[in-house]
Amino acid sequence: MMDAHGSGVLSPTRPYRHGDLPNAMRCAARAILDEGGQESVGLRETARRVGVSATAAYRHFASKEDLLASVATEGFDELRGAMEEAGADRPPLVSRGLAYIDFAVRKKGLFRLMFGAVLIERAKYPALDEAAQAAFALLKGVTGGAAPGSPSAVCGWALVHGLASLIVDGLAPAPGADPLAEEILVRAAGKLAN
Amino acid sequence: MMDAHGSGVLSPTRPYRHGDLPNAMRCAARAILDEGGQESVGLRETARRVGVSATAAYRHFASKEDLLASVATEGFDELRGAMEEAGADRPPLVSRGLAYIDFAVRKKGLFRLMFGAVLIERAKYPALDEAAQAAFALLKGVTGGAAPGSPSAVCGWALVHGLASLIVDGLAPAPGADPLAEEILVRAAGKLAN
DNA sequence: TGTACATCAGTGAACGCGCGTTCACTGATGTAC
DNA sequence: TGTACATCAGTGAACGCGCGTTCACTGATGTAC
Repeated sequence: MMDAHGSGVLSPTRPYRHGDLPNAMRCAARAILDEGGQESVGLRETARRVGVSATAAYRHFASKEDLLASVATEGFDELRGAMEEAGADRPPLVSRGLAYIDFAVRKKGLFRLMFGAVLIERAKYPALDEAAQAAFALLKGVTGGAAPGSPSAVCGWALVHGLASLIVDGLAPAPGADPLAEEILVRAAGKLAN
Repeated sequence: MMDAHGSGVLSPTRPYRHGDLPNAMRCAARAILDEGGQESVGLRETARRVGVSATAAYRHFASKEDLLASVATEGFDELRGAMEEAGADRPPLVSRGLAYIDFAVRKKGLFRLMFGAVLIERAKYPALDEAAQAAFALLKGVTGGAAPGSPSAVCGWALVHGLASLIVDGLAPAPGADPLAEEILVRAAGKLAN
């Protein structure tokens, strides 16, 4: 099985109180997502991985959907972080766009959850919506300094998101293996800037 | 309930042989998808809608996944058709792009299935893959007459697909209600053309 | 410092459910002679 | 034209499964006095 330490998994010496079950649950749920089991991520399976009874999860999450929303929120925070850390030596459409795409490729399952059909009603989870908007804000307006919501502001975001989606779905080659995405962004940055 | 005629639903006078159960199944599955029940589309529920035993489906589809692949194939055929019918009075990025987006908005559930995580292994379904490639071919190369697979060929496709995805996810306003998508495409067509 | 008690994070058993799929079958349809 | 028969599209019952959630509970932790 797994090592008992380091990931919140049950151990013979594990104290009665887990310590940070919410985080351990999110962590395990993401592991399931990354294994491709988009559909098999659920409360029971997640709790099982953590080594805890399914019921224990309800001390920290109101429902399965609540857990997933929590995971997605974490994802948007990380997506924003990745874009913030992107270097400033290139046009932001390129640097942030590549960070966005890299995030999607490295965390396909999480990316799918964040934009998938499961969490359509974002309004039910204010923290999720806030995290998402904060991440999006870094990509909107990346094309020129246009007002948010304007055509040129949304254009860069749509291009990057489209590239990420196609790559995640295996319809376009991933950067690293193939420079296609990067070339597209570089060219677009040049043409859309003016 | 529903009218017994016109949609393959069970009727008192329905003959023993359904006539076109495969089509009726696809049709019912799409109805479920459009009601937002991305996750609730399955063999049993679909058969129930058609008014047929769950087992009957296995005369025509090898599995649930096979049914979904069949539905998605139909979807790609229709997506291609919609783009083919788009007028030639505007740049193809605009006309075909709007047709693509319009399809996605009108058939959200189907669009999600076509690009979702359920049917990742497209290679298992040659007909599905073929239909998808045929549809994509109409969007690739829409930006300039570049070689398929080249950066500028994929760029337009990515932009359109990204817009469609954001709109379906409620992150950008749908055309009709808001001219944003159209404006983006018109501007991009101008800038990316040269 | 010790004790009573409220709080809180766990537990296992159970609920009802719907799923995908297989089985042995039935009865209508089409075809060969 | 009639009949025997193979084929084919349905049927209901059953399989085992895992799910989300609720229940009554247990036992550790922290706090007030």
